[in-house]
Amino acid sequence: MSDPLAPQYDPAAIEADLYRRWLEADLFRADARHAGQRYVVMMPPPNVTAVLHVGHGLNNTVQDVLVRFERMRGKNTLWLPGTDHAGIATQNVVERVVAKEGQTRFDLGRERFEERVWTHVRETGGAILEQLKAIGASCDWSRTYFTLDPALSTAVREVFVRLYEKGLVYRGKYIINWCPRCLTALSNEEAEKQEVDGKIWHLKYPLVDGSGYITVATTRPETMLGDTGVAVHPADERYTALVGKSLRLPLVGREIPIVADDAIDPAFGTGAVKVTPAHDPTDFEIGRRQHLHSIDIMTPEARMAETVPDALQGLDRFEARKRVVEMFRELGLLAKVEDHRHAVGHCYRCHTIIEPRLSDQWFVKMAPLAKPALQAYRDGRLSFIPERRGDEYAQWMENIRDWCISRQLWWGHRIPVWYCDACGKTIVSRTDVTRCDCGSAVRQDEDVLDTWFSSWLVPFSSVGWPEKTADLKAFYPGQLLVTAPEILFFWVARMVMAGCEFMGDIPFSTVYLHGTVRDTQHRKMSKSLGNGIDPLEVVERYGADALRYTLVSGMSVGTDVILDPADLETSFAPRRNFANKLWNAGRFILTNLDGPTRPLAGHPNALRADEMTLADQWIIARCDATIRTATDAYAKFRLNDAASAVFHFLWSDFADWYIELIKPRLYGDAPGGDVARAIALRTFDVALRLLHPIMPFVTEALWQRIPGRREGTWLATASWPQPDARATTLTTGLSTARLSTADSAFALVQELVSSIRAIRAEYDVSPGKAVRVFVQHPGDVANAAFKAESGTIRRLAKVSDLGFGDSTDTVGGYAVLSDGTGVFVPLGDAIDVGRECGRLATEIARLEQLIGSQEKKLGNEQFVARAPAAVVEKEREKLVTWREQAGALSEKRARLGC
RNA sequence: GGGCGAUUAGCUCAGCCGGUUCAGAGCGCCUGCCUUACACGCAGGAUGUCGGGGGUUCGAAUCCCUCAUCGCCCACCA
Repeated sequence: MSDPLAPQYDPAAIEADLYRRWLEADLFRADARHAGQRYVVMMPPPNVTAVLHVGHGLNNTVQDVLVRFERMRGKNTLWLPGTDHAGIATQNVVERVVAKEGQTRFDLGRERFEERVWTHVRETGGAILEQLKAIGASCDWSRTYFTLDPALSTAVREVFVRLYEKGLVYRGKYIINWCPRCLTALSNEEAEKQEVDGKIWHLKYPLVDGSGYITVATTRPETMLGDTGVAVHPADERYTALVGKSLRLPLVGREIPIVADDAIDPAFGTGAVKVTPAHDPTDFEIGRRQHLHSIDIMTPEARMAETVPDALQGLDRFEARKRVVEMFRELGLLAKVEDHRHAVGHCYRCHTIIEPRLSDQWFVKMAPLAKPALQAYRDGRLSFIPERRGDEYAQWMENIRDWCISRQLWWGHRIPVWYCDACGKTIVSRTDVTRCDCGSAVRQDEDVLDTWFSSWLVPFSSVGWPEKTADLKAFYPGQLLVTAPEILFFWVARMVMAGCEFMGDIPFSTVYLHGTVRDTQHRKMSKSLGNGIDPLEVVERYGADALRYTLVSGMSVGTDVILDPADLETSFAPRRNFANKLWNAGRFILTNLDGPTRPLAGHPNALRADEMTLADQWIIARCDATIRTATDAYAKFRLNDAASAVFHFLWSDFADWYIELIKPRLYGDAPGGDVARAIALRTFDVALRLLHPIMPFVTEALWQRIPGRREGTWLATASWPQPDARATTLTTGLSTARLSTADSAFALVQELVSSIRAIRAEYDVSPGKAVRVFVQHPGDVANAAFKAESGTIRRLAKVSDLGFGDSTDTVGGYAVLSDGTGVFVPLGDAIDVGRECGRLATEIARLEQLIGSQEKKLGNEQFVARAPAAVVEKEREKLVTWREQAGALSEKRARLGC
């Protein structure tokens, strides 16, 4: 605590310093020799050039909460951080920097450009990891990795070579997804499908023999320049006579055949399809089967190549589209144009429309790898939260397609393949190759590997594989992966496959997929929309604890978190206030420990159950219940439930009630002060522990001031409170039954105090004025509780006399507690009799309505016969209580003379 | 085109293996309080035909069907 008396918690003054002290104490470093149960979490490595945004904030908060929870539970915990070299993303960033200098990467050349990227990464990279410290991330920074580290490069090559030797990596000419802006191939997963409003054009191709036309339908008319055939379904009677004939391709003049192929759906469009093998995956397959040749009509930038008529050469693909349509119209060959909504692939990095392109690329054969990864899920060894995500995973695995892993970039792991132009040999090697067996110089493949080709290995490559290191042995496999659903296929599924293939075991057993942070219009937060929330700004203004609590409480399992970027105050102030509340509760407790206190169990002078007040027993019962609820919630990933359980316990039970209850005992030498101090301190200690995973800073700051704590101990590594009452040091002698009785008995005291306060408020009794109260017809439990806590009741409700039985007064406020006990507050002149009559009448009417429906329910033979006996009995009791209450209220009305 | 979620107070959300801890929390709103931990607070209060319709059941926010709106995932129908 910077200033123990500061009435306002100042996170900025505490957090950074506290984090530094955690690091100095080396609390987050995992020990490979630790014998205990391990808990390993792989952080999804952020892009090395990334800046922390609220999505990272959410993801890492969830991980940190769970890691801190398990660390306190005594597990050998490793949260492993790292950064991803992020091929396309990083290259794009640096290209933009270079562009400001008026240059392109081609101007610089491969080597110099690569050096520029390295410089950029060295200078600005990894900043995000520093930013994670601001939100309290308890990673083992000593093991931080980068996906281009030499050790990880070794793993990448090892994997590439092994897969190649197994025949699972191959090179081939296929249609791939090409981004004309990034100038590289993309995997299927990197081509994001988006619905687009487009058109479908019907084009007429004349038969060579002049006997008519065939009309084809297309969404990309410009590709007709590369057509080498037209296909129809073999059973389509409209066209059977034409199969084998030839067409004259308009604009181009090329003669192309009409072929029959099963892939054609006769019901769609005109039933005749133009075939462009070089620019469409389906057409590529048809072309192969029908022996049609391929004509590449576009440059890598998606401009019309030299293979098209002069008039169109050099045009951008969309310009060419317009021109082609115009030309068809002019020739009278445009049959019709229809609106057509369809899914089009976009580059996941720059959102440019993908162009399917025929090229030589490297692929991984996925089906054999998917098999064991799918089996792990089917066996229940791998589970997903929320569960339904597992079905998506299985579906993807079942329909998995080969993975295009080569990228035409300069930033990344260079493909470890060398070609000998002299003898034509291809050499795949773990180490660099300069010379072929034949003696000639070799050249390395120009391409680099997909970023995810290094990411999918990190669960083992980051801990030393392929070396047999102590870390690898100690920390593989891990337990948990926490990530956003977007990268389920990019990364999560592939890690499982890699784990099965190279380690013989899945890399984690649980995958927790959390939601996305969105604005109030449910749009994803993004830089381009300007609707983002800067987590660091939130940390600065409200504290990391407030940020973390808000993110955690706004999120139930698998759902999105909605926050308003335009109103940080509404989103974050409430939790900042909670931290402050906690701070002040701590201030109060810690500054009132001066008097005598009592040792806990295990000491001759230990606290005994018979010394505790009803209130003491009640807070112990509440504390115990909160330990159970919170522990269960954390363990089941219901972090919002854990948060609200501790929130309610601390604010309502502990601060609003218990602290108020014990004040008289704390001040001066009032009897029982030693008991109250011991229980208050213990309860507060437990609450700090329960809250620490979510609000690590304020809880640690307070915990460090708790007296009697061993020097050099930290809440971050303190033990988790035990949920079993008998196991706690304090409650020895208090049976669960007794705690449970105390809980419900004290609840009646609370009810009584609240009802008196409500009557006072209703009749504007001034806060300073004491009132008399009569408790009427209390049940046994209430009677004992009210007598035991009469001092409390008098003080908290400002009561001068607490009487039991009837009052001679007739005029006053009246209430009935849930157990049927009546409460009468004589108010004499202060009361408006008409108002009280009305209030009672309303209350009676409400009760009578309940009684009516209850009588009907119990009068229903079906209900009495079919519902469980216990339920019926419970309903009968309710009816009795309501009738008593209604009777008491009516009597009251009579006495008031209503 | 297939599959899956969501729809509860003005806002953001709990509750959903059926029965008063079933209509809740925080914020906002109204009233009264600067009560010696906290005005980033305390006490009291108002607010909902639980998206529409139908069904199952003695009983439905909770289970089934259907419609509407929003969202997500998958898909080579040119």
